[in-house]
Amino acid sequence: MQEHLESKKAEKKAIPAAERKKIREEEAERVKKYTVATVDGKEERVGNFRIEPPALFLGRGEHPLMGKVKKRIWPEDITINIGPKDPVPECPIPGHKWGKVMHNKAVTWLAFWRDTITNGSKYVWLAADSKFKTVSDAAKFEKARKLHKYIEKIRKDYRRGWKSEDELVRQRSVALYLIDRLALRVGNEKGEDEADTVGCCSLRVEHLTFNDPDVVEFNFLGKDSIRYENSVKVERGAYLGLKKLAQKKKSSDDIFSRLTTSSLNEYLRSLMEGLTAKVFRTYNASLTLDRLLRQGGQQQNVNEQLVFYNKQNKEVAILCNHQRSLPKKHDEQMGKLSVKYEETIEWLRELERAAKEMKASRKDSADVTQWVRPKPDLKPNMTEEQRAAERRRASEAPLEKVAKRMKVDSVHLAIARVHDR
DNA sequence: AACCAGACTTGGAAGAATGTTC
DNA sequence: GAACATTCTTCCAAGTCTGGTT
Repeated sequence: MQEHLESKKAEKKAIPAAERKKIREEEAERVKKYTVATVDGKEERVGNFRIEPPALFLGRGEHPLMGKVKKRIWPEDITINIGPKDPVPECPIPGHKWGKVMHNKAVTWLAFWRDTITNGSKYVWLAADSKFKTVSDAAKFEKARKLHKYIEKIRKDYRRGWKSEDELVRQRSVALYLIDRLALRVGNEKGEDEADTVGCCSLRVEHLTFNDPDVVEFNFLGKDSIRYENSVKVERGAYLGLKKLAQKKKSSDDIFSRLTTSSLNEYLRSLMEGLTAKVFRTYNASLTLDRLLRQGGQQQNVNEQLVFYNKQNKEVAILCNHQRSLPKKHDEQMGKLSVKYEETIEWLRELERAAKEMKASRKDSADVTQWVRPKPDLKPNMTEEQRAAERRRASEAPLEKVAKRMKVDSVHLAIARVHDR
């Protein structure tokens, strides 16, 4: 199977760029009628207009269903959602027809099917630049801005709650502190058929370690089985409250045993209209980025500004525990870079030595030796494989010594060029 | 109040496209 | 102009959250 895929890949790679572009354009033309939808009289781009193909299910982390067959979805499995007077889109597979056509204007999806692995719902939606998506995205940030007006009151409230006699209030107040302070996700219950990951409300005793003074160590698998590992000095009241909640419980017990995500959100709604746990993530990420960007120097050039922005944005990623695994070839690439770096430094030393020598002897040229990579010897009659082999040979061959006489001007030019890099 | 279905957002991986370098 | 690096796009699993049902 792998061989087959490899050869397909190679076949594709062999197509010249111009032809590949043409193929791409033809394909875009062919699918055009599926990529645009008319919504309230306006044309909108459709997001995922292709049905997910059959495949082996590949969950993330230790997923109980990993490797199960995700079956092919046929038109009969699909429900189409269109305006009551609109013509039903033609089914693209001959001999088949849509499972159902409905007219639900209370939802934003265009088509629906059931996932054969999870039995969950899968939808075809409009693209991110559609009205539906952009309006709701804007509303999300507006809600976060609104939270800014309530946050002091909410913080005061949960600090008071840490000392409450009512255990539910205590649990809720400590949990909310963690969501606010550490930007944790709310952490809904998960089923047997899913990877064992947690968020705030589903934290277990085993995920925490208490260190003095007032330091809590967090170590758990969050969304996408990405590890959250953080040692934080927390406020005294929260520390004591949390420690108390963990006491007399087994390591596999829930810390917030009486708290549910629904009750937490219900409570939040009583504090501010539309407030839910995830708003705190948006709020704190946005506020943090805003604060960090304000610390920037004003007179930087565009390049420096970009570096600065990326640096501050990375801080926000750390807050939200966003992590990307290193690309597969990262080590290799770093190795190459450091080899290149060493070679450049060596060349610089040689040039500087020559410059010094010329200055001392007052001559206008000097002998220099440079170590260069041999060029591949490519002949016009070579096959693609032979060329590749020759290139590989050249890149792996030892460096060649080249001795030459350089004029003083070219030595200085070469030095400047190295510094430019 | 526990449970579940449904709808929608979030976010990382992989692949495709594009840019850069030798 | 190939090879390599970087950026953009697509894909889809995995979350959040609401509202209905038992």
